[in-house]
Amino acid sequence: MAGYHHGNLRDAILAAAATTIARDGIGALSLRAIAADLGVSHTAFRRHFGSREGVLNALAVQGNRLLAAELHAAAAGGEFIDVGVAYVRFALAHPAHFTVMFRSDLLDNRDPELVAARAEAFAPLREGVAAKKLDDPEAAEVTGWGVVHGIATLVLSGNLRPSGDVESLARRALSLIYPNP
Amino acid sequence: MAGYHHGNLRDAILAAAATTIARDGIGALSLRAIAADLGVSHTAFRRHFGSREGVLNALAVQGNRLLAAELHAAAAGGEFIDVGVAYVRFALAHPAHFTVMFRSDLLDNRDPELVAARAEAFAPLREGVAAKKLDDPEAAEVTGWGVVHGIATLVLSGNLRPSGDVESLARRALSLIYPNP
DNA sequence: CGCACGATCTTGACGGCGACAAGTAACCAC
DNA sequence: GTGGTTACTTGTCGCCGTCAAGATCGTGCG
Repeated sequence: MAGYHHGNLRDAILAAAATTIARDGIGALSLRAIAADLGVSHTAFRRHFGSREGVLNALAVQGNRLLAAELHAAAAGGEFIDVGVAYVRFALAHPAHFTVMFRSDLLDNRDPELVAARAEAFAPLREGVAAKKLDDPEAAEVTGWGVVHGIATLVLSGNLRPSGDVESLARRALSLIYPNP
Repeated sequence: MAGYHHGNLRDAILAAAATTIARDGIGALSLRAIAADLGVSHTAFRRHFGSREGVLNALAVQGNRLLAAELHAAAAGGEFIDVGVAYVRFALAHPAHFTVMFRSDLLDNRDPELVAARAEAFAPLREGVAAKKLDDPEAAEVTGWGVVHGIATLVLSGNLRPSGDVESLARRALSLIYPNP
């Protein structure tokens, strides 16, 4: 029973919120229900997050950092397409985090921690495209980001049901844009 | 004043809901607030939509039909890239409808009206790509849809701020995928 | 050793929300 | 002009997030 007096409540809430969102969507997220599950009062989260928005912000920060790590690792291989595939893989592996990250209407977008985490996550994407030295860098960047983001959101929202593996589909899509030498 | 006894309440609710969602996001949509604005009771909408989900479903159906009309018109020109550009233009012109259309977690996806409206909207996209007879049709379709959907959602969510016109950016992006003959 | 203090969590209450059941008012057919 | 159907209202319920105030815990200082 260890009591939540030693720091694990914050993480427990984030983990439970992510599970709920992944299963039932963001609209079904009830902080009161999570508190009941964890055996704490319905206002316990306020000490750690301030408000519901604070919980979502924390989730978005966590997600961006995780994404940053995965994209960075993928970029190390030198193959830019791998970065795009890693983006899609992240979205499918962490659907709740990914969803929250891009729901700006539910976040405090001025939160410096969130701003920093976002910049960190997107560096590998920007750098990867820039290194390609294409004719129209802005279009190339938007196309690359757009297609992986589009595939991820469409699959996550249930609006796209690819016949096979989503990752390999993303790889084929990216190959159309950035043909292998 | 005319009294809402003759059929305009349904449309008035949909229009007010779209306005609210476009301005404050879907989370800020309160049917009670809309009812107060329109001067009707907080349950008046139930006769027409049954539930909150019903309102969103009606909005999604309306949006898909509108999208179908615009994509169909764009496809008539014979240039497939125009269909993609029209998709982005629709999203920016009708942000509330576009947002709701892809929030499957808030909709009754088995609603036959919605299923039909969706099929209608996506026919021009599918047909346009199929007509191109590319090597990997599934990848080509997902790439085209993915990139326009990705650009639209990123811009709408405030996560992408293109330097110039979004439509022309979309056109440049699509040109990378489907080079002009 | 004990006590004060700060961090953590609880209690209780408030207003706003969507859903529901039951009732009323307007229109339309006859 | 009356009966029935359609359109809306009233009142209530439980759940939600937020807030103010208070209880508990554990750590460090005298």
